[in-house]
Amino acid sequence: MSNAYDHIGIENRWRKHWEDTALFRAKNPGEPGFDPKAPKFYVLDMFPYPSGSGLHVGHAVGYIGTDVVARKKRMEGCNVLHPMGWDAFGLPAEQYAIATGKNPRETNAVNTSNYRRQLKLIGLSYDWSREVDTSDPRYYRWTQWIFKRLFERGLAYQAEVPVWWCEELKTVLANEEVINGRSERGNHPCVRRPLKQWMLRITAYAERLLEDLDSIDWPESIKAQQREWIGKSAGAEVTFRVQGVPANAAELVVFTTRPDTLWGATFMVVAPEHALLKHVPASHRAAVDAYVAQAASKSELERTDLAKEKTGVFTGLYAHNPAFDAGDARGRIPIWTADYVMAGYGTGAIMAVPGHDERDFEFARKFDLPVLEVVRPPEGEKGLADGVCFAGDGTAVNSGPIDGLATPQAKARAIELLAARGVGKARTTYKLRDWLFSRQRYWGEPFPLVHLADGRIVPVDDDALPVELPRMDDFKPSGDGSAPLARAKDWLATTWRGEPARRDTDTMPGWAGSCWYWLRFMDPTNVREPWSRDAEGYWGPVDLYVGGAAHAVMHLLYARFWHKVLYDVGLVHTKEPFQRLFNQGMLTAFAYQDATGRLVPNADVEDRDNRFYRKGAGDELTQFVTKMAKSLGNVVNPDDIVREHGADTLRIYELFMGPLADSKPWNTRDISGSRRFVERVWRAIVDPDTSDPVRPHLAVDQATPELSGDALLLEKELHRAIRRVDDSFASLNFNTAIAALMSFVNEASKRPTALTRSQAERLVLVLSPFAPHVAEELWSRFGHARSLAYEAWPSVDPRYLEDDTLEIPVQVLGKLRGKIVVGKTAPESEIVAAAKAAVPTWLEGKTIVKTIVVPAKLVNFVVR
RNA sequence: GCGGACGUGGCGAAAUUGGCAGACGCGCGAGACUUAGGAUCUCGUGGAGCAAUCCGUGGGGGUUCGAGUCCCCCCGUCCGCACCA
Repeated sequence: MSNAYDHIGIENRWRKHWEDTALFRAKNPGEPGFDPKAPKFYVLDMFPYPSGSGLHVGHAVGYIGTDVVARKKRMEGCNVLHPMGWDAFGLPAEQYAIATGKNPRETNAVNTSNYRRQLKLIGLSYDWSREVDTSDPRYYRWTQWIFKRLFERGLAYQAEVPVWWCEELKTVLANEEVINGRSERGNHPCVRRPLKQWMLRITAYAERLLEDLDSIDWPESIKAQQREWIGKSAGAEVTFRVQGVPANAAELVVFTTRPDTLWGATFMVVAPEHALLKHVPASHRAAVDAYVAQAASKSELERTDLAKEKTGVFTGLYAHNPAFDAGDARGRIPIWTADYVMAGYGTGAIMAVPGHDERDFEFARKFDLPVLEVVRPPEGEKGLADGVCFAGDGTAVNSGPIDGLATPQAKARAIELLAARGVGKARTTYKLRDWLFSRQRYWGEPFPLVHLADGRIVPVDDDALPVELPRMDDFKPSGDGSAPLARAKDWLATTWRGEPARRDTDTMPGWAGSCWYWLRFMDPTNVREPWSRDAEGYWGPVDLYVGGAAHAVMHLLYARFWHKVLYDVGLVHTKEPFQRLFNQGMLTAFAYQDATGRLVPNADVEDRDNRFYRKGAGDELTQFVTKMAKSLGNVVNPDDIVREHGADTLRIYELFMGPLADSKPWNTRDISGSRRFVERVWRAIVDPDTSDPVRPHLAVDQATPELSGDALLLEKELHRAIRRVDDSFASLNFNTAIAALMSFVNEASKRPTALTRSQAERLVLVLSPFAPHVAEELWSRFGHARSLAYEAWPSVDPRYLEDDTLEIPVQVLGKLRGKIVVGKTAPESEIVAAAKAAVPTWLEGKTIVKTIVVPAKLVNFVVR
């Protein structure tokens, strides 16, 4: 037995052992050996899209964190579900395949096996028997099956909607995939186009998606983002009568959050897409048409960029403000159209109250429209009297029946008045829109629907699922917006219950597969149903879900939506899928640029005394911290780190850098400290100069009941360390756990023969979630035949956390002036006397006005 | 503009929740052992000062015997959202 710390040999051996023995395979209810009395713990990572470039060390941070949790939970006696799989469908996978000239099926297979290899390489204890791949027909059969449940409940529908079309990608994109008029992926320009699309009625769940946020343990920032995205706003709907148009178009309904300002509405604005514009009088037809055309041609980017300067035209139409009697001339107000009013929100039309809305105010000033004051600001705040718009709460004025009311009451009263006259009612709106769910792309789940000759669209029968994605050699987008699947002629023609039918040629978006994968992990090989009731009843919900904050809105909102639908269908027993969500911070890295601002790959940089120079040329470079990206030349590959330093060292380093939630920069230089720690543990137990499995004094249990001297000291240190390790799991700041273990090992190393076998074994157990390979190796060297993965987690005995004597700081006027050592049970008088004696020079010639004694903490003298 | 997170040594970071600021590690300095060391071990390392001591948690105020921690104002960084009526 070689006794040098050989990370490659050790890690290979244990990686193989775990795999050969399927050590981390979790048993389901009903399986032989399943222990129904053990508590369950479901710890889940956001599964990755397996990209062609493989994992970098930044991706691993979260996976290592969840692995530590999973390993500790097993040792605490939980049945742990800790699975991994692949989010393999979607645009990036398809684009990668196109770029490499291969079929996504093949590139996906290569990429996933590389990912799997890398994840195993860093010692992650996944139950690989539960691996799923969203692009596998055995998986997407059930994605389609769930879609059918949505379809049956009226939550999936087709609509001709203006959608984002990306010319470069030849596909439609959802609102949230378009940022400032450009595609989120690839940054290509996008335009709006009306197209017939599949939509999911997520808006029907808006209220519940909002409400149930209160019941889950998620970061406040993510909840805030979801609330913002759902965008609930309470107000009223008010009907204005439009004059001089056909009766069926004469009602112009607006949504407002400020019904109390109705008396101050001096004009109206409709979105350029609004149906009322069909009825513009001939005198204004040309101007309006020109404006509408101009607005349509603008990308969203231009529309927002030009936000500074409002545009719009008068339609020639007038409406009557229902605040005033029919004959009252004050009620006659002009209707404009302007692109600052959005077609998709509220009713696409507003009543403009320039006195109390910034946007209306700006518009009124530009086009010289009247501005009325109907809300008096509270004392001390600026309002129209000072030439500025006042949008806050105040007191109603110039508003007839609601004059004198404070804004909240004025709102309520205004709604009552409108309702009584049948021209308005309370209404709540949401910013959330229905989810655009179809893509004219190849690499996604086909819709489980067929089109019949008479135009009906019907779902295919459950037993005909999956509708398999046909193999196509040319699956590139067509360019005219039609889907690639339209070219799969043999596939397209089918039958439905004997009738000729044509398949739907759209595919689902990349998000579909990730909307329920945590459920499939519970029962991944079930061929009769997506998961069994027993499995879901036991494992659900996910106890801890870890991933990047980037998915704050889309994935997490969509997943919650599907889960709630499944709850309504009776297929899951919880309203929410993820009880606790945790966002790991991004791992950043240094990058370098030269004097001209050009990036220099890290491989070409030389560090001389913390200044940085280009290798060869020698010019000085500027270092900065940024995300890890291939384009920045600063990607660190875990394969290299594992080969050179070991997986255990990599894990320790990534955890030791800082709290899991924080962003922090990778610095290869710092790894050595983690490696030194692992080696120090090794040497504390193994003597590298001998061939003994462990040091002689650790070979047998001395079984000393009474510890004393250094052994007692180490026992106390060990309990303190374990306590700190335990504490670190609350907020996943494992950096403090590692620091505690380092301190203990430092103390133990100073007293090479004092460490007892029991202490050494407990050290190994506590270390094992963080550095599992070396821990297993040491455990087996102690002579244990079985893996430590299911050994009991060492407990903390409070007796060892306290000392008989305490060192207490002594302050004078709040400043540290001395220290005293007193017995744990010393009376206050004794402590004060000792404290006085400890700081004589600071008390000399002074009067002690007050003495503050915080038990076991400090003494503070206030002197004069 | 709105919402969220954050700001502590040369660097990554600690700090029982109001009680010894800088644990632990990197780097750096000195030394030991070595034919050698980019190995290992020991000691030192916030700043100023010969020292006693003083100053120090983005800046400025405040509460308190005592503030990194609580309150008010400001500055800066990062991440969302952004004409949502």
